[in-house]
Amino acid sequence: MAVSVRDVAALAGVSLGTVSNVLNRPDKVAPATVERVQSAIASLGFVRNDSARQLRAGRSSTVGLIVLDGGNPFFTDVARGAEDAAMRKGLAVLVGNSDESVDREHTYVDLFEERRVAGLLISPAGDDLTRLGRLRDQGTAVVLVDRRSDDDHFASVSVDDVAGGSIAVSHLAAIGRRRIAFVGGPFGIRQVTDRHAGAVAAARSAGVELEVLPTTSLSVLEGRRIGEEIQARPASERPDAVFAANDLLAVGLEQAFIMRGTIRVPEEIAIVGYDDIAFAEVAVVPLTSVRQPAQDLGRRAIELLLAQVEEGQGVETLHVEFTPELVVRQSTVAEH
Amino acid sequence: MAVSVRDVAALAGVSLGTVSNVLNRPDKVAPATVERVQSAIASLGFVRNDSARQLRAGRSSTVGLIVLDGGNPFFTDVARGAEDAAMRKGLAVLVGNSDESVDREHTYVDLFEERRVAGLLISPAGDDLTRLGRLRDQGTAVVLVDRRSDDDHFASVSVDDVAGGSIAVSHLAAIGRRRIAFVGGPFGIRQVTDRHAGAVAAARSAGVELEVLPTTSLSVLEGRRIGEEIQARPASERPDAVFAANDLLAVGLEQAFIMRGTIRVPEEIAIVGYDDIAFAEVAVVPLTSVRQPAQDLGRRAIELLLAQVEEGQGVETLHVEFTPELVVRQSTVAEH
DNA sequence: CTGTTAGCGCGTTCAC
DNA sequence: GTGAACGCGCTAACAG
Repeated sequence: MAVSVRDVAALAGVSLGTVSNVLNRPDKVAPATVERVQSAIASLGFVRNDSARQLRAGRSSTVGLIVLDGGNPFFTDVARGAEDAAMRKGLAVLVGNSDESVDREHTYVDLFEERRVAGLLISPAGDDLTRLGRLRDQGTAVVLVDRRSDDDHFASVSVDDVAGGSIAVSHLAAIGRRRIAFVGGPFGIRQVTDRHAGAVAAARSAGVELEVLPTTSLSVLEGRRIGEEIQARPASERPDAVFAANDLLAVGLEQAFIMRGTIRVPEEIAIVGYDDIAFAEVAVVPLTSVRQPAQDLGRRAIELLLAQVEEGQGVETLHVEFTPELVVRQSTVAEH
Repeated sequence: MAVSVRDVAALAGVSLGTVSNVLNRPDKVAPATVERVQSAIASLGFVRNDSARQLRAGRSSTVGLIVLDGGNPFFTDVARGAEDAAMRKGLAVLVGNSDESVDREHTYVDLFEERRVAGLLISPAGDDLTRLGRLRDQGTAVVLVDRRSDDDHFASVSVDDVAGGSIAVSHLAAIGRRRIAFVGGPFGIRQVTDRHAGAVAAARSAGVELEVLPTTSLSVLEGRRIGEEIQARPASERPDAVFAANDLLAVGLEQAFIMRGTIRVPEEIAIVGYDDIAFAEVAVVPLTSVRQPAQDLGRRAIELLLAQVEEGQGVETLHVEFTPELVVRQSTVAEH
């Protein structure tokens, strides 16, 4: 059943080492021999045993990726980017979903450690990075995803949420809006505070008003609630634009405005969301949104990982921060 | 750097074999010894090398899962169910995304084969199952996910789409609708034809009319297009209910009906979707939908896999077919 | 360019 | 209960 290099060597009439050379350094073997060995491999259906390779090599050709939420499109895109980049380098990606649970995260870290992964890409669930520090000290490359380490001890890839907030509000100011509302919360979430900070800075430099309408979560329902609230105001006291901390909120706002038919989007109130989820494009009024380059994040994370693996310990810890991009649709600029 | 069982044995003052016993059969070792060995493991930070274990065991404790679309919530749920079930059995799941590409699928199959996975869960991208047949013949357990093999040669888990279609239309008939439209396409997709077949059967047995409104894809935009079409008809010629082949179409229909404000949902037209995506619940009128037990699918797939692994080749190929479930919301039954 | 040999780290015999 | 010896399949190093 199990066919090994030995069987291949026997059938091809060469020695073990030659088969190994054909597999790993074909250029060092006479073409005719390569041919013979390869046809032996084919006729036997030989498949390399990766465990044996790894055992020998001491390191696997697998990298681990632990995400906070497997169902979140942001993370599936990150995973996709990482997978593609890794595959090009001959690496496989093992994806684990911590579901924001520190326990589940630990389970995966243990698993990956037993598997001797070449490196670990992780969006940590908690604030305690000591476990990862130990891992890294033992020689496993670690790259933080969507999060910078406070003490600069880990390489990381992230997206500049402050810039994202700024881009959104600058766009609204550029199309002539003067009374902007930031809708989002809770402010305990870093992304929310960062996006808000960017919004504040852009509003100030553009000389426009910015009020804050806090939410208890980043959901469609909360968006709808705030939408109703805005609508209940006299028209003169309404903002002329809303920047929502994510697309779910934005969709909820839009639903509230349009359903009632009382507020026209974008004529009376323009809306900008964040994340550019699939539904942003097919909303009743297609939603202008800030897009995070999630796939690029995954790709760069793999590159940083490889740099660490290749350069060894001595490499300086690198931080790559992406700038998000604005996707303009009809919720801010009506079609002509 | 690399600490092995040998180091642990040395520190604990016991032999290699004893450490192995502590790790795998602690009950066969004196409690005091177990204690000593375990504290040696802890102080050395010893982590088992899985490659070595696998090499010895001949089989890995990893199972592969290849999905058609990593971004599709259905498959992320399947993956989640499989992961959870596998983790309980001490297995890890390696997830690959074929993206409907036969090439990518092959790459993953090869990868998994080299890793000597204990088994493979797969939603095949093409119709050619011979590659999987060879795998299975070589002793790797294979379970088809969301697809039955035509020749009964593989174990499989799937969801009964015919039953799903039937459930949807039966519900519409039960709430008094008599002129139902099936919206969906292209009919080359098995899920579409199955759901339609179920709808036809249920309509016949309930004695209600069923017309077909074909679409070119299962998208929001197509749903909206059909919605406009329905709306353009004289009120007397409109259906009083629509069963959409998936939720995206249903959302598009709803958008068309409600935006214009001309057709009330569910009073004039009731809508049932399929898949119960996250947006179904937060649609303007929350959407009644047919939910597929995706996580259960993943869980059962792992169980079938384990049955094959444990029982060996001789086990009869099992087919598990789940029946989907109707989630009733306001798009068919207005709130009181 | 080819063949031979010695482990990689672990789990499993056996004898003790 | 314990310990020593062997081999899983492969690769790297060296000798031919």
